[in-house]
Amino acid sequence: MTDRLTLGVAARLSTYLRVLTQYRKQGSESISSQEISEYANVNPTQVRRDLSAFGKFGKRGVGYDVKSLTSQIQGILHTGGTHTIALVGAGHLGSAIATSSIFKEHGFRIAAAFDIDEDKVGTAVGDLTVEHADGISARCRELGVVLGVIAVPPESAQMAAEALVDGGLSILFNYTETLLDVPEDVTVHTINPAEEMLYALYFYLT
Amino acid sequence: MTDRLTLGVAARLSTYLRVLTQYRKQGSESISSQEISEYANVNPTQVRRDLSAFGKFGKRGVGYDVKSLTSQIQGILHTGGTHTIALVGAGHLGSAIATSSIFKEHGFRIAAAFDIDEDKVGTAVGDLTVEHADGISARCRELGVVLGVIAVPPESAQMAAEALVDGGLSILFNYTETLLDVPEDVTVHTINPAEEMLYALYFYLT
DNA sequence: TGTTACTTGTGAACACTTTCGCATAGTTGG
DNA sequence: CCAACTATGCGAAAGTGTTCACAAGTAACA
Repeated sequence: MTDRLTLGVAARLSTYLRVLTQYRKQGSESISSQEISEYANVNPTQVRRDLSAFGKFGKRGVGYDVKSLTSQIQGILHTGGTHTIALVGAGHLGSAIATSSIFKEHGFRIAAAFDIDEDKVGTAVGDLTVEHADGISARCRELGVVLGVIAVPPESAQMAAEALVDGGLSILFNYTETLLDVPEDVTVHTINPAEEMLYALYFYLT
Repeated sequence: MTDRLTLGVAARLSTYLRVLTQYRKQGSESISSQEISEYANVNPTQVRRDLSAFGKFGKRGVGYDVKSLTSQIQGILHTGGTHTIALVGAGHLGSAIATSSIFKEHGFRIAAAFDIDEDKVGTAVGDLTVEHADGISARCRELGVVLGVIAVPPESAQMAAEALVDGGLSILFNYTETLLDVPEDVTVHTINPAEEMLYALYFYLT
């Protein structure tokens, strides 16, 4: 518990959390490691092992209480509080991100949306008003943003990254295929849907 | 080489492929394991180990030839041909997916886009014309689609999944948070941007 | 040609992850 | 209250993945 989670465990716990959140919406109060494992595409033993490393959350013969297990995992991942996001790019992808309820459910709040296109500035995406990209750095500092999401056309991605870094951020999520050059202390997580398809398909071909 | 790749290796090779594709666009002809590793967020030894398992692609003292390494990895992942995708949902997320160049670059072709909203049917997304969701099953069979992408509101996701499964598909990419119930032989890959944020953030908190 | 700097490829050690098998505990129904 | 069933938690074994350290090959340049 005082030890740091490994990447694998942290990733799987996040998946379990998503499954639990949805499961609760469907009205179920109890869930077995078997059920979690089916939705998470892992082995049931793996689920039990992951959870038992932090305490005995389950009841033998019954399963896990959805509500309390949810809180337990949130505690382990430190997802109690709210994390503030800045979104750069108010196109289709940006809008999709801004209007998704997923973030809200997991403790993320999109605090501001930016675009370089004057026509988009002042319009609404989700419950935000698009601000001009010139203000990125200043507004990020002002709002205490910890995480930046880049959802702009590939050719503007580097510029967006630099503005966010200027604003004091050190965690960027890049939804473009562009390779971003950033200072060493900044981490870039690249989200590329095609990439996952590529290796997922490998397991079905031949 | 006759052995099957493990998930980890396949995932990393896909990442390297993305890095190489972008690197080539920037005009560079040669790349070192060090450079690949920086963009892919892994250890340089890991990169060399991954690649050397399939042959000696590099030149000592120099690095790897971007063009030929690209083909080699494409060969390993069987990404020569074109894979056909059906997209369900023509909202913001669907449009973002349809207009992204990422898929084209990696051998994916979106063959058809569907929506249940009569107002969207007949309109254009990317270079496709939106078709009515009623036709999903029939059109999937007709077009030989292998992979379905679900980008609809959460409450319609299960319906979309069923239509795609009816159309003979067994690989679904689910961009909603909904837990999909599908036959055993169907694999669901859930893509949840918030999930990755969740566990990425863990490593910065505390 | 000799020297220096660079970078791959890999043996070996280490560390981590996954899975099996089963004892243990809770639940249900007669 | 007992028997049958279900599902967790965990020791131990097996299986993978990662990293170190360095020999060997390449290039550039004086």
